[in-house]
Amino acid sequence: MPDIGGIAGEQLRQYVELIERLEEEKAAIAGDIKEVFAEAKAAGFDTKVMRAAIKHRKADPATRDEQAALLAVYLQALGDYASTPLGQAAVDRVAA
Amino acid sequence: MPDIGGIAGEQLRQYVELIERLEEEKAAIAGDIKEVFAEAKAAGFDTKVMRAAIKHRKADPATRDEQAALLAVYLQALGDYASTPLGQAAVDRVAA
Amino acid sequence: MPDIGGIAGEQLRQYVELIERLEEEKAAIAGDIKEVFAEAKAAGFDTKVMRAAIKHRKADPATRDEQAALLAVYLQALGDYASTPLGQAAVDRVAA
Amino acid sequence: MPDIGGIAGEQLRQYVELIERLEEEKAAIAGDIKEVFAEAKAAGFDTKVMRAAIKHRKADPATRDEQAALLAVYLQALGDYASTPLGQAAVDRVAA
DNA sequence: AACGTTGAAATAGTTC
DNA sequence: GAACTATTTCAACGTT
Repeated sequence: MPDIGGIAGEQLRQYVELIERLEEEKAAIAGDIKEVFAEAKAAGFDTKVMRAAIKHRKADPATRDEQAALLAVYLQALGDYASTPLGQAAVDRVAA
Repeated sequence: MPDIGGIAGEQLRQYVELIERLEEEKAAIAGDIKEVFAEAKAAGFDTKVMRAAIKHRKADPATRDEQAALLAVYLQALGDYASTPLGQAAVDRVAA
Repeated sequence: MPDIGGIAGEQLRQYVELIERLEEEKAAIAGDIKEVFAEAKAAGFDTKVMRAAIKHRKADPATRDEQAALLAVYLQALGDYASTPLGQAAVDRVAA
Repeated sequence: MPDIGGIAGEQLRQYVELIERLEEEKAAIAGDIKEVFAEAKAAGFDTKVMRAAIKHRKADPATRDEQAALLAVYLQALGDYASTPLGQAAVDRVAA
């Protein structure tokens, strides 16, 4: 950053202020979420259950992807082993 | 656990979906922030220092100074006071 | 922390130095782990597969606990709803 | 994926189990560190400041000062230079 | 070798 | 105030 107080400084200021604005928006939304939980609680719901449910719905696809990735890794590993004589037998055994 | 309790279940569903929508918005903004940091980095700024600057601006000045002074005290107690910014004055002030 | 440089200072020094020693040990073990991965890689294994396997073995019990906790939460939620007339019917329906 | 490839599988198993043992040791030490912090807190120390002090001692002095100086520069560029420790001197030095 | 990506560690905030 | 959750930060790894 040459030119302190000059062009680069101005650019930095713009980046920083933009980020600060975005963080404010983010904080505002976080506040909204908190409010909704508070409302739900006032309506008699157990927020702990709600959080568990939300987490569950969110985690489900993620877990699926993770499992798929893991399977891919394993399959690739099988592919590598398959190129050795011992490995081929093992693959045949698994495939059966 | 679909629709247990009838009306209450529906209400719960609405709360949950509202929260999920808000969380998506929040995640989107977090992504935007990341992008801005990436841009700033590409423009030659040190994002780690940028983060420190943003935190500095956000922090309450009184609390910030207090923590810095206490750090100076601790470092002095550890016999490792060579290069702390606020210096001896801070230690004296806290000790008083 | 009154008594800077005195008794409390000495106590602080001992805590800090103990922690630093423990962190060194931790770092040493982390280094060992890295070495083992390097050896395994040199022996022809795919470290990515290894990491996936380790993660899998580690995550399995954790996932099980999480599922159990989630189930408990749901059961409790059902218990709450069961105390309302509408809820009881729903529980009966699910139980059937 | 048990024992695919015979001998290689056995070797893989040994690597994995060694790593798992090392990770357990690492986790145990992490637990010890946590305990020490808890003790220190009970003794009246500010653990947050303790962590800062430990980090300060660990950091390379040259790097540390450089980052601090750069922070001062950024804050100055942001027109928010009221209370930075290293002061104007650092800014001048970097600017030169 | 820098870059983005990912996983672990630390910190902050919230609830009971 | 103690535990838990969520967010943020830091470090490692493979990748290009």
